Amino acid sequence: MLSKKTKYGLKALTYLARHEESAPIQIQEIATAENISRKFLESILLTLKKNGFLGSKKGKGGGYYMIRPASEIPMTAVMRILEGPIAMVPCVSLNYYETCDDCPDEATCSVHHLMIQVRDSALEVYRNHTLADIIRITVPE
Amino acid sequence: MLSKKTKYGLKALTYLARHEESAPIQIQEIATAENISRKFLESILLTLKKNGFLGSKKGKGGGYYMIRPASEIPMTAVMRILEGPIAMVPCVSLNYYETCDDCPDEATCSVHHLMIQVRDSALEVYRNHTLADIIRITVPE
DNA sequence: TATTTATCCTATAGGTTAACTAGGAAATGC
DNA sequence: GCATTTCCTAGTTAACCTATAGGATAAATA
Repeated sequence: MLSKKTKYGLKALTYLARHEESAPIQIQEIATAENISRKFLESILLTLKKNGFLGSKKGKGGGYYMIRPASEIPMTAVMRILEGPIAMVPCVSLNYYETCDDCPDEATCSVHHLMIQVRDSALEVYRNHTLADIIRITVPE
Repeated sequence: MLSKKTKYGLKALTYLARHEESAPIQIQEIATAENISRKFLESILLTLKKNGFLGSKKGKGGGYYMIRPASEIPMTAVMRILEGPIAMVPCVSLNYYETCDDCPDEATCSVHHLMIQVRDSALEVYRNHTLADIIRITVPE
């Protein structure tokens, strides 16, 4: 299940990307527009900033803004920061690999092999989309 | 992330399917073979039984056994019972659909559309596999 | 019929995480 | 200097996951 954090983060990113040219946008505005708790959104935007997806400005007229075009933000990167590993099991994770303590041998583990395929199928979706793509979907023509 | 319940359930199913012909197999045997807490596995096997994946026999010589060939058990069904919805968001779930309370309109929600694609890609993997397939993977030749 | 074996069932404890909140520090603009 | 807005740390609450306890039920055997 997708965490609220991820969901809110994605919504905030799309909101900001739609206003890419304009002045910084305040947390409160995004929170109101997208029905998100202000304080919670605050922490999410902060981690997005720390991970290089957003810029920010303090004080009056401050807020958050895109730091690079949405078309250059791959969904794989966003998902990994917000949601964590794309794989459903640590032992098939590309970026967060861990061995299973209960499993004697990955090579003969049926779960392992199945989950590799699930991971790859999800990866293909994310790799084929940038933030710009998922905005485009919502604004047909 | 895949729950232990699902992981253990899958391992137990593959174990049982590999001994399809033989007499009922006791919880303890599976627990030992697959490194699973006996009591925990007990509850998992019970739900698998209640959902028509396994049969059981009480008393001496009792245990669990496959009720139909592994080749007739689609992974979609197993995953839904053990792990729950395949979709990452309730609003794109085929079998466990729920509206999002924070989202005014699914049709214009970018998260919604992305998650439909992720769901479909996972579904394709699960639909193309039965329990028999994931056993086959582990026993090369 | 008594005993042993093994599943069935309910309840619950303990730990972890998710979702959200509080309050103030730091920076910016006027 | 004052209002504004992000930055940072910490804490709260509730749900869920993992695992366990203990007895009820049913079957086999002697």
